[in-house]
Amino acid sequence: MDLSPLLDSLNDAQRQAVAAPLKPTLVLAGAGSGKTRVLTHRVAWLVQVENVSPHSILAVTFTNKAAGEMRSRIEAMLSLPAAPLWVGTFHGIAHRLLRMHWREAGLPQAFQILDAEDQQRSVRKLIKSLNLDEARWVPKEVTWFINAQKDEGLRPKHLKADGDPTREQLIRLYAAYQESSDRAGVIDFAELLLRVYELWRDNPDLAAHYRARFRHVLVDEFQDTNTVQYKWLREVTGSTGIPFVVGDDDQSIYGWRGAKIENLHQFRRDYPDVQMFRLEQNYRSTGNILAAANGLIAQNSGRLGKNLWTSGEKGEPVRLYSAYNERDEANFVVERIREWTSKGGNRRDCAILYRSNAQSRAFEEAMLAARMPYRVYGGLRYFERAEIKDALAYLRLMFNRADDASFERVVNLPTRGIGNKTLDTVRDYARANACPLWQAAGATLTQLGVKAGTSLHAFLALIERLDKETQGLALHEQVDRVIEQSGVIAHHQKEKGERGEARVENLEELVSAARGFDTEETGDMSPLAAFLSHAVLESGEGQADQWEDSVQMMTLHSAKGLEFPLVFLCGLEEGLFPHQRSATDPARLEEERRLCYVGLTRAMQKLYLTYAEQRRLHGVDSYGSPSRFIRELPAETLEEVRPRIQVSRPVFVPRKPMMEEEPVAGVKLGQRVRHGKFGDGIVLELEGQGSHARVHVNFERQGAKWLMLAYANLEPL
DNA sequence: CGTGGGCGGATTTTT
DNA sequence: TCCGCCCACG
Repeated sequence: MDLSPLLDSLNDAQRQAVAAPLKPTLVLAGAGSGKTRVLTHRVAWLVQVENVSPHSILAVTFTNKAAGEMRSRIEAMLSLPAAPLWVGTFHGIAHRLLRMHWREAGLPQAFQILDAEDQQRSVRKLIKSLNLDEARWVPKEVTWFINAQKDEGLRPKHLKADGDPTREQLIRLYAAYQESSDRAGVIDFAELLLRVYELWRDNPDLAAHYRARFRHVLVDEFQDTNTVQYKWLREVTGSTGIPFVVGDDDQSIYGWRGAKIENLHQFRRDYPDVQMFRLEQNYRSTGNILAAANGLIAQNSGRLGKNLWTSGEKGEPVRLYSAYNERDEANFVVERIREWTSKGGNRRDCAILYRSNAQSRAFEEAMLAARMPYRVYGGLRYFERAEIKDALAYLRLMFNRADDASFERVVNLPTRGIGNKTLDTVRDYARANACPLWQAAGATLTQLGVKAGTSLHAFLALIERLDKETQGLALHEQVDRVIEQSGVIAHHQKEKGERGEARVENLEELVSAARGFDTEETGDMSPLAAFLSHAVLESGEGQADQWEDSVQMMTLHSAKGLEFPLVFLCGLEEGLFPHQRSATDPARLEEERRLCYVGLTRAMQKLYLTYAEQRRLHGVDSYGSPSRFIRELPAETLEEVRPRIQVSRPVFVPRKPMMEEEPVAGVKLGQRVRHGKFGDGIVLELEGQGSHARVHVNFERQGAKWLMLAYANLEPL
């Protein structure tokens, strides 16, 4: 067999990992070192060289995007459909297994998946129904607690309060939440994983079957696995399976949601014969960028150890800009991007990265003002929009009458005269009889007033009728019928303004989505059931203009796995990054440092770091000092950027003694000035120091504006 | 039943 | 500052 296409394009370390003996394998893959290549080539190697049947390969990732990428790359390499091979996210695979083995897993066949919002809603309802104080038992925190236990693989019965009354109550809430979820036949995301783990643990025959089948289990981003995912891996590999895991301890940034970096260490202990490979050659960034990143991450303790290197150029130094405030910071970035595009660069190759979403605002405003197309990642995804969830709730209720969350969501949407009082009666009955709201509604009809009773009856009849009438219809016709007859479309059509229009469009898009939904591979699930699960598990990016050439803006977390020729890492201030809430705990501080490392290693050619001396956050101005991460970068990789024009600052606050200042001729209070875009105006105020001086000008036509003196190019008149 | 104003809370996010 | 939630009022 000619192996050249498989190994030729790989470097030494990659080749060794790909062609490694069939033993438990850990690949430590640095940022930009070709991790995905190694994974996909390994699959091809197993199939083509080791004659492993694709049937016995299970490849797991965290995101749908990664799974899709892996699947298509594998298909391309094997030049055959990867269908027999299981490639998917942890949650996707868990879902598939539970659909097949719902009985053994103790689930109703029609079980539905609860997304994060549904889950929190359900917890809140529970807290209310138990008459607990919502201020003391914050739904968000309670949900957090429940998920954290599930991520650890723990059920209420495993938990001990140890005399802590708060904990005791939380455990009770967990148990109550689980009971109500079970009754409704819904499972949340964490439950998907936990159920599969328990499924295997409690059904040795089933576990044995899958162990025999999936001899090869490949895991991507292994540093992000949580406890239950790791237990899951242990279950499925047993003593015979061969795990091949790829990860980077330096890029572990999800500890706060249960990811266990220790799983990397644990893996080496649990699989005695483990072979380890390091991918350290980086194909992404310039030498300087790597040197900066290496220098930073070296400050962390307990690393498995890794040093990225490149055979490429050293490149430009990393540039550091100290902004006066967040607007100055944004303008600086806009200017640099202008420069980039004026030299022929694409906007889509520029990324603005920040620690928290709130920071996007200043950048958006600056982009808007500069008429520069941009795209912010991390907005609401398509299937998470309220109107879409409403429509889906109808469908879910039709599919599963016991789905209380969906019942609550749509029973009075659009309003049909079923108020809180009516619902309370129904809820009380449901609680007393431990039955679904649907059933309770039917049973309480007679106890209700004529008006409420009629309305509620009409609602029940509507669902029944929709269910009956849409049987046998194509999926998209079902969806169409439902949004039509339920009145949701009409409801939003009545809504005034663009918002209503957008919602109607979204709903129409749902019909198209249903039309385009591939019902081929749904197995024995009904197309509707498959579509509903799909909607929850893959909530969809849903950004129409993603192909427009636009500047990319996102948090550092969502930037993981991406790369850009030009990167701005912004808001490098103490308290913001590292974040205040991580500052006191050394472990969390190290995670922040890894986050910074992830940010630095996104950059291919040019990297700018910025911070603001003054920042308005949540309506209050605060003065931060430069992030410690800046100090931790090797000085020789850094260069401070100075604005083109040096301006005077009040002598009594000499903040930057190194800088040479010269007053800008002619710009003083009351001075008439001319601006290229805004026309003529009068200087009202001057403020700020050094390069950050700003000037407040009252323009005759455009009104008063604050400008950065350094960029304004004002002409004295 | 629907809306407007007051209140509190505001890392990070995938599934 | 801004958003989402709750409650009170019309």
